Amino acid sequence: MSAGPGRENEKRKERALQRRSQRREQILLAAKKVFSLKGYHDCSVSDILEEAEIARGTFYLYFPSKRAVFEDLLDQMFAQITGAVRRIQLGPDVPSELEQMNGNVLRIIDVLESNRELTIILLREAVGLDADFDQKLSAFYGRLSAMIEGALRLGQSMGLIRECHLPLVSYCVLGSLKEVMLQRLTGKSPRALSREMLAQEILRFNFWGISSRESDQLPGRT
Amino acid sequence: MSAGPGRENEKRKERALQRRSQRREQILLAAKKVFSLKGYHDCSVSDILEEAEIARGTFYLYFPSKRAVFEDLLDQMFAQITGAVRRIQLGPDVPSELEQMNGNVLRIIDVLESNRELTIILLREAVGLDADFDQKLSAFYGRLSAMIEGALRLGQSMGLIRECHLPLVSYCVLGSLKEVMLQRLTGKSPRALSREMLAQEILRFNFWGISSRESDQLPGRT
Amino acid sequence: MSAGPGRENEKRKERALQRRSQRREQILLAAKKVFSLKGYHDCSVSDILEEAEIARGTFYLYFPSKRAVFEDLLDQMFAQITGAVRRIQLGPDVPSELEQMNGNVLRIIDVLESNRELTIILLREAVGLDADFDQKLSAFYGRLSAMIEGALRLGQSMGLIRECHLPLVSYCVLGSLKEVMLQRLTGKSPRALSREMLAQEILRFNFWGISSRESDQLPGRT
Amino acid sequence: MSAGPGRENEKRKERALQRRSQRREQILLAAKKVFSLKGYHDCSVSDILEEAEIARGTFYLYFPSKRAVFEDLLDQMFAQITGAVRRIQLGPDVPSELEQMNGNVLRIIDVLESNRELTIILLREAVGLDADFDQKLSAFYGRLSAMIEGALRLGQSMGLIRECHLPLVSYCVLGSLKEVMLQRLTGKSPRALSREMLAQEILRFNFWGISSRESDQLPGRT
DNA sequence: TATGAATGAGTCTTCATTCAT
DNA sequence: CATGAATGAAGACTCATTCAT
Repeated sequence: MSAGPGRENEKRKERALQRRSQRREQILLAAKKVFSLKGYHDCSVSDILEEAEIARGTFYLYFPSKRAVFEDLLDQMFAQITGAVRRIQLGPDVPSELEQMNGNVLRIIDVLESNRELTIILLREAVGLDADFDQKLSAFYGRLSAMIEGALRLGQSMGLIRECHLPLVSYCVLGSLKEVMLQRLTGKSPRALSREMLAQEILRFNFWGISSRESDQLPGRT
Repeated sequence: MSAGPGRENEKRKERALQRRSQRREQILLAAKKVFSLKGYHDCSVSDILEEAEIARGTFYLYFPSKRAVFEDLLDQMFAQITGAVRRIQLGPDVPSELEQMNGNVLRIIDVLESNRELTIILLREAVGLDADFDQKLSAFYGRLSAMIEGALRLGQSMGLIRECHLPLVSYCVLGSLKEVMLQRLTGKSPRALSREMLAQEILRFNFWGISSRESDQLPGRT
Repeated sequence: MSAGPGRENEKRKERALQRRSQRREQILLAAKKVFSLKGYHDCSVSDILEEAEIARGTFYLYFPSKRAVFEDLLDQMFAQITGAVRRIQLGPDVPSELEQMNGNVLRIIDVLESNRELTIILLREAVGLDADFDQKLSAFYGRLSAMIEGALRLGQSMGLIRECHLPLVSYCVLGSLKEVMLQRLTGKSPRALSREMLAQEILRFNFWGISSRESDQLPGRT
Repeated sequence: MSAGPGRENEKRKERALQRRSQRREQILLAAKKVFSLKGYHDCSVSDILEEAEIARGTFYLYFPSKRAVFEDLLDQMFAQITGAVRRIQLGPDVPSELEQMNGNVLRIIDVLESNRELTIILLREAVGLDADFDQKLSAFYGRLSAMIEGALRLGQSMGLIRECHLPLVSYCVLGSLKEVMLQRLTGKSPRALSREMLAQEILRFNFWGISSRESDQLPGRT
């Protein structure tokens, strides 16, 4: 009547889209909960429906399959973690490289801890589900490890990082982080350490390892 | 006279037992293959039957369930890995601690590499299957990490290992090893590094980290 | 205004419930038929599906198991039979005890005959299925026999029923009724006798036995 | 050597047959036990093997199927019961008809009680197993009822038995006996009554019913 | 858009029977 | 005769997905 039907239509559409997105979120939330509780395989679509308090058909209105929901959750996690990692900046007006790394680790810890359920899903459930998921996971970890590798290479060029097999060491770094966080999130005493201490310990381990001396010699080395 | 048929009977029994054990092995082998290919959940008993070329009933003659086969395979792996780790010996007539650790790492690598399929199962499939499996796995990794922790504590008492949060660092060590091995066994170029080089890189990483300098200071440290 | 959609909703719900109950009935009907034809054990869920012309999943939407259907049918029968039996009334304005008993027998016959299939199931299939069913059956027959016993005791107190071992005689009464009805319902000439004649013959047998004389003496009696 | 090979052969054959028959008996015994414990359907061939302590193949050397064993047991029971029933003798030098009937009932009770397991099988398990069994059972009970009917007819001709619908009443008699014996053999207090008292009560019931008076009139009778 | 009844392919498991030794 | 390993048909039940309302 007033501003024309076009406007009305647009508004309606927008509101519809918003509602749609809310519903999606509601389902994702429910799925996240039940997946992290009982695992992907041990949880049926019915479990999600019950948790989300929606009907069977509604679910398939928003997701093409149970798998798709899981994939979506995984992608959320990928995005958040990727977002937590910042490239190391060089220059006079930025914090030291170590401090920047510390920031990265802290942010990752924050993301993982504030998404405990999703993290557990990522670290436990998502592994070995099927070939497709595995590939997706591999790709993600591959990207992460590539980022680490890039940082290490940069560090090497600056003389901060020692000579080493970068791809391998990248995965060492990645692995130590994953395992520690999994233990922290699933273990009985999840907050024995503050996140700052945790970050520090992780960084220490990755930078200086466990040795108390630098002069140790590996056996069989010329 | 009387020893005749008794002997025969014994022999027959022995041969029967052997055949039984062979069949078991055959089934385990087939299961190992299909599990590592398609994952525990995506592989049905039928897949195992097909691979093993046996009838349905035969399978259940040797294993009470699909689960039991998987459990068996897992236990095999547990045993082999546990067997590969030797306690660090102290004394005048033994190799240096580092060399002993190197031996441990080498042996673990050997076990994992000579059981590629099982290892993949252990590192990928076994996670998040169900509560029971998860507990078993946790227990196993818990044992491993406890062994590492013990070694670290010994090292500390000898002044070889620096002060650190032992439980956390143990999981760092464990995690770096797991991740590297998973990548090596599932990656495209599985043998880019010799096992000796691999062991050396892993040890280096765990002992001295990535840093080129010992004097680095972590930020926020007093 | 507000009562509009609420009413609609209610109506829809009601219709849904009705449909649900119809489906249930459809399945029960089919099961009743196949059970009475081939027996519980020789009839698979597939048989029921075929008879009911529904899909496998639909069946399990209405019943948790094949057993449950059977149990339901049994309970139906229990209820109907129990409902057919009326306590004997005493007083000036009620029919004679014999007429009341006659009424009971007639009603039981009616129930059994109008549920031929269920009766056959009750009298033939339900026995020896498994411990649980057996217990249920025993309990039911126990209740029936207790009712008979009560009636007999009442009769005794009124001088109508002779001295006898009540529990035993109750089972005699029950047994004669069961056997006769089973024969009538499964035999070749099922309606040789009218239900009234049948009831009369049964009552006669139970009241006066087969003897033509009252003075007969049992041997070995003092 | 001495009496010729023919004799030896015969002897050997005979002994073989005897051994064969012993084996059969052993299996039947075991089957009887497990059948009466867990019921026909809930007991597998393996159960019989275990109880009989024979191998799988051996079983099929003596019986073509699990069913056949059951059938055999049933036939045993048929034979024993049939054997317990004697035709009523008329004449000056025989006990009274009642005493003869009493003898029959006593012998039947004896047979049933000394074959408790088989009896339970006959009365509970054998019903509703499958069409074939049912037919066999029906035939058996039909024979029994025919025998009863014959006796009743004889009694009628002698003026001892009242006018009644003989086929129906025969099944009444049969049913009361079956039910009472089933209760006695499966109930908690199996020997509350001596066999003599039991026989007497059964006979009393069948001969004179429950009524204390002969003058009772059935309702609706002209 | 939301619903939930209906579907049926697929899963694990059992067990009576056969047969090579 | 005796054995027991091997068989495979058949069973009950699950659950992701579809579709008429």
